[in-house]
Amino acid sequence: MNLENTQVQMRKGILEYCILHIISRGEVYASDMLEELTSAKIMVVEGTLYPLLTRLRKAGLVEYKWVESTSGPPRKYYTITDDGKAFLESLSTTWGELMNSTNQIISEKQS
Amino acid sequence: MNLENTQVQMRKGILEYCILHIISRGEVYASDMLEELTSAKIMVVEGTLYPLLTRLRKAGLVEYKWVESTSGPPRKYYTITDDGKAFLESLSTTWGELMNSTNQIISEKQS
DNA sequence: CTTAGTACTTGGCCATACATAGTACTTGTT
DNA sequence: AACAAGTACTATGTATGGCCAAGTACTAAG
Repeated sequence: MNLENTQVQMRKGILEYCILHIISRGEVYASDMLEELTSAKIMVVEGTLYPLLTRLRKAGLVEYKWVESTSGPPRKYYTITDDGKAFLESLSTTWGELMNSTNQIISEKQS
Repeated sequence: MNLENTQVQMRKGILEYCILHIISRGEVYASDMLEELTSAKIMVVEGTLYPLLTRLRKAGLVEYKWVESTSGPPRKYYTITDDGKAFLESLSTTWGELMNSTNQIISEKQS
């Protein structure tokens, strides 16, 4: 029951929402996403991101195409699908409700 | 990859935060908590709440005392400990940061 | 005594984040 | 050509927490 562990738990599911949102804004590959997440202070490692992307693809929420790179191996550039857009909408609602509910609880004064 | 599942994942850790916060406001027992969570639209079942309370107790973040009831079996009334208060402070920070980070991501426009 | 309601307990399941190690391709240096 | 370094992606195993479902124990009402 240490803090670090709870922090990990707290962002479960939210990562999926963030990634899907980033992809919805245009073609990106994994390192782009890592950069954006890091700049938003959401620390993520490769071992977390890649399996997540695989899950999203298997679920038909995103697609990718190989694009050759001038500095290294080819990259998978991801785009969101129509199903992905619909799912993202639902996630937005879910996240909004969760924020509302939580903030309602924690803003309650001593009874 | 259905919505329900993601909703479950999204609230991991957050429930712990909410419960601890509710207990910090004064003596309560499980049904009080369930009622408050439900009124905030956070649906929780017994099988989730009781193990969570046990974890919090084992971690020394909350204590309880038995109080007899006039309408049924005795109840465990929970109170927060000093350690619990400190932990709650940290969770507040964590939750605030998570909200900021997520909202930063999802408010980003198309690039 | 039986039934219903309340309060709490327990065991097993599942999905996700993570650590870690490994594969494959390209570029630059010797 | 051989090697090291950097980049991009893959695979395996672990731990945690929320949840379902079944079960125990106590009280009050019929």
